[in-house]
Amino acid sequence: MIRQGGKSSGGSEPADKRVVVVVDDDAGIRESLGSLFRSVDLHVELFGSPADLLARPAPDVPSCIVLDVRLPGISGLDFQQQLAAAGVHLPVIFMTGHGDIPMSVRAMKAGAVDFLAKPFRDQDMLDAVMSAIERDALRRRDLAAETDLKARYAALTAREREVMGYVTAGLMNKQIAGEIGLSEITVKIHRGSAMRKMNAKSLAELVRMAQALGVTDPRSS
Amino acid sequence: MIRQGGKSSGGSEPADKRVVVVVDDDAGIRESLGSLFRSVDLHVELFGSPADLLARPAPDVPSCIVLDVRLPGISGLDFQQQLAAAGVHLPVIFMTGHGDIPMSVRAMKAGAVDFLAKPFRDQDMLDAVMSAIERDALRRRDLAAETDLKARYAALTAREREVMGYVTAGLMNKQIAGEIGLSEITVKIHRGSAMRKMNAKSLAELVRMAQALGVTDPRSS
DNA sequence: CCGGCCTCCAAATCCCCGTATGATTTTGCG
DNA sequence: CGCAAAATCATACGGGGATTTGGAGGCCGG
Repeated sequence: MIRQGGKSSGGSEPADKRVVVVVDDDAGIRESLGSLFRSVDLHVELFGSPADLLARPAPDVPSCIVLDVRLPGISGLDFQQQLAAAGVHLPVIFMTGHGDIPMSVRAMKAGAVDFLAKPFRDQDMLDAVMSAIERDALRRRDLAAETDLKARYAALTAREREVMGYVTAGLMNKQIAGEIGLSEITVKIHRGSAMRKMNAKSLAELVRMAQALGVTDPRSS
Repeated sequence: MIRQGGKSSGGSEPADKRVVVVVDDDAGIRESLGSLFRSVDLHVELFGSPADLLARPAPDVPSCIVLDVRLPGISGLDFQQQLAAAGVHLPVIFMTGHGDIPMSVRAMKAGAVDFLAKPFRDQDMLDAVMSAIERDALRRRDLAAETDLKARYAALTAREREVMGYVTAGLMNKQIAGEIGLSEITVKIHRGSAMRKMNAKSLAELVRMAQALGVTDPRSS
């Protein structure tokens, strides 16, 4: 199965490396797309079939996938869904020689960045790729922050998570104590631990973390 | 210009009224779509041209627009952008008899709910319309809440907004006083006023309001 | 010009928050 | 079984937050 990450590959990669993954069964098209992307300082990975792509780990830098709709063994649209189901959320750009409108609409609904009918202009492809990579870079930034946050939240004990829920819902320590059936001082301790472990320097920060984590008022669930 | 709202039209509308706005220059198509939508309890407004639509206020209930791409005097895609620019954010469904892929992609990128090539199945149109109306209902709920919030925020004095920014950034009253060059007690007063005017029952609530409003730490701007 | 609003500040009071110290019980795991 | 982590609670102290009462100056529109 394809993997996201795999950071320790030993090589020191430039921080601004950007990758375009091309999947097309026509070797000529693969190569000409490869040349096109390399000409604007993009790294390229070429695949002849979806299976080849799945056999390699997904790149760990801002990247996107350029996909022919007609692929060996599977529709590009179905493959798009498989990728999403497998947790690979790289932006997808479709190209097709025999596409129709319903096909393009389905792809766009599924979140494709663009859907180019062959023949397309090189510039259109480049615009789409640049836009897709920009989108992926954004997503990566958000994802990194959220992963950090989730790790810290997971390190909380059950009680601390519970108390954090009440705290960020706006209840006072005394009220929380009443809700859970604890003494106020115990609530204070859990609250303090949660703040420390979450690395929150203020209640405001903790509330924003709870927001990002989707932590809700325990009374409503 | 088209208007959103216009609530006091005198008529008592059922709370679950849903409207489909149809714009097509072919009267036959207009009518058959009208019948289709009415058969599933949707209200319908039929227009032969974009100008006719702009001359009437936008409906104040969950609704969507069904647009032919080829319209008298203007492209449906351009009209879609005009509507957005004019602040009308109703979901749009396109239909076309002579469309191509770039056209459909452009429409979807611009946020269209669907893009149906004629002839389409009635069920496909109904599915698209139902989905669009659902989306609009959601948007209306969010919009109503945010409008409320913005109104309260606008009712704050400049000082209160400033203090609210610092407070929700996590600073203590004493620090805020230092930043602005005020005494701590004055900061407390503005803080209290802000809480009251924003109708926040806790700091946590105020932080979430600031989040929703896009209020940022005054030190970073 | 005056009333209303905004702004600013002080003193005092009450409540809440954070944390340290010290201790006991429960619980999960090796 | 025994240790470590978690959970519980009490007391005490220092400091922050909310609010009231009372007062003073500035600005703007009727």
